[in-house]
Amino acid sequence: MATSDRPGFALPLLLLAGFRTLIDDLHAELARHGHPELRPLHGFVLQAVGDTGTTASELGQRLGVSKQAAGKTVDRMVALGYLERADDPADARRKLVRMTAKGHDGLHRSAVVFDQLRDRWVGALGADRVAAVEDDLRRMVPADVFRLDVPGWFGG
Amino acid sequence: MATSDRPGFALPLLLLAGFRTLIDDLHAELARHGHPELRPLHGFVLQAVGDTGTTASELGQRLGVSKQAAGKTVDRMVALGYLERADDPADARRKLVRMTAKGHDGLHRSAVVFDQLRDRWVGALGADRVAAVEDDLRRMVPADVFRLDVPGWFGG
DNA sequence: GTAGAATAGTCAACGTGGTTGACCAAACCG
DNA sequence: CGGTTTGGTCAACCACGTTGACTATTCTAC
Repeated sequence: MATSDRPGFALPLLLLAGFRTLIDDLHAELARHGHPELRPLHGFVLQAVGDTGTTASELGQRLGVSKQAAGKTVDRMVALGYLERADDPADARRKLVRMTAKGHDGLHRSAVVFDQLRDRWVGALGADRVAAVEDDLRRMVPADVFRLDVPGWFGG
Repeated sequence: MATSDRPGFALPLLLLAGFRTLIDDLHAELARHGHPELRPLHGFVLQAVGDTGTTASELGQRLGVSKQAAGKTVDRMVALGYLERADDPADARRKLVRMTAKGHDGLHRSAVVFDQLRDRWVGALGADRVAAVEDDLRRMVPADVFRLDVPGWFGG
C-alpha cells in the first residue's frame, strides 16, 4: 500500500523496512535477555563510547549531534545503568563516560544477535546475495552518513 | 569506525545509511524546489493520505501510530499548507483530511526525485543489482513493517 | 606569570513526534 | 429509545533533537 506506483518509492521503503526488521528483532531478543529498556539509539551510543570510554563532547561529534544532546543521552543511559561517569584526573573539565558491565553485556549481546540475524539472511538468500547487498550499499553511501542529527527522526 | 569487528553489525548500519542517503538527497532536492519545510515523515503521511483523503484515525492506523499522534501531525502539516481539513457531510464526527495543491506537488516531486535517485543507483551498480537488492529486501521484510511507532526514533 | 582564547559541561527554552488517559458528540444497533 | 462504538480533542508526559547563555578549567602567547 505505502509504495506508490512510481518505481523509485520502493527502494527507500525497503531499505528502511530491512533496517526496521533487524532492529525490531534485535530488541525483542535483547528484551528477552535482560535488556528490555535498551533502545535502538543506545546501541549506537555504546559503540561510540567504545572500550576506552569518551566524553560527552566527543560522543556528540562521533554521533553527529550537539554536545548537549549527547550529554542528555548519557544522562538517561547512566540512569538505566549502561554508562557511568568519572572525573578525568588529568583534566578537571572533562567527565569520562564509560560502559558499565551492563553496558558491555548489552553491546556484546547486540553483536551476537546481529550475527544470528545476518546468518538468517544468509540462510534465506545465500551468502553471496547478502554480501552483494552489503557491497552495493557500501558503494552508494558516503562515508560520513552515520549521524543521527534529524530531530525526531523515526522515525528519526 | 561505527561498524565493530563483528560481521553482523554492518548490515543494519548499511541499510540505515542507504535509507539516510536517499532521504537526505531527496530533501535537499525538495528544499531547492519550494519545499524546504517538508520533513521525512511528511512524505509518508502524504502517501498515506492519498488522492482520496482520509481521517486522522484512519491515518493513524495506516501509519501504525495512535489517532492522537496522527492528529498532531496533521495539525502541523495543515499549518505548513500541505493538508487541509473538511467536514464530512455524511458523518458529523469525521473530519476529512485531504492534500492541498502544495501537498500534491510535494508528493509528486518526491516521486520524481526518488526515480532519479534510483536511476543513479542503476547507473552505479547496474539495473540487475538494484533489482536484486529490492527483491532480497522484499523477501526479508514482513508485510506489516511500515509503521513508525518508535517514539523519537532517530532516529527515532 | 598572567591575560585572553579555546574547550568541557550544564541549564533553560523550545520543537518534533510519540504515548496514555479522559472526555464529548455523533452514529449505530439491539 | 438506550447503550455501545467511533472520531476528535485536550492534557500530561517521554525521548531526542536544537540554539543560546553561562561557568569552570586549560591552553597559549606575550
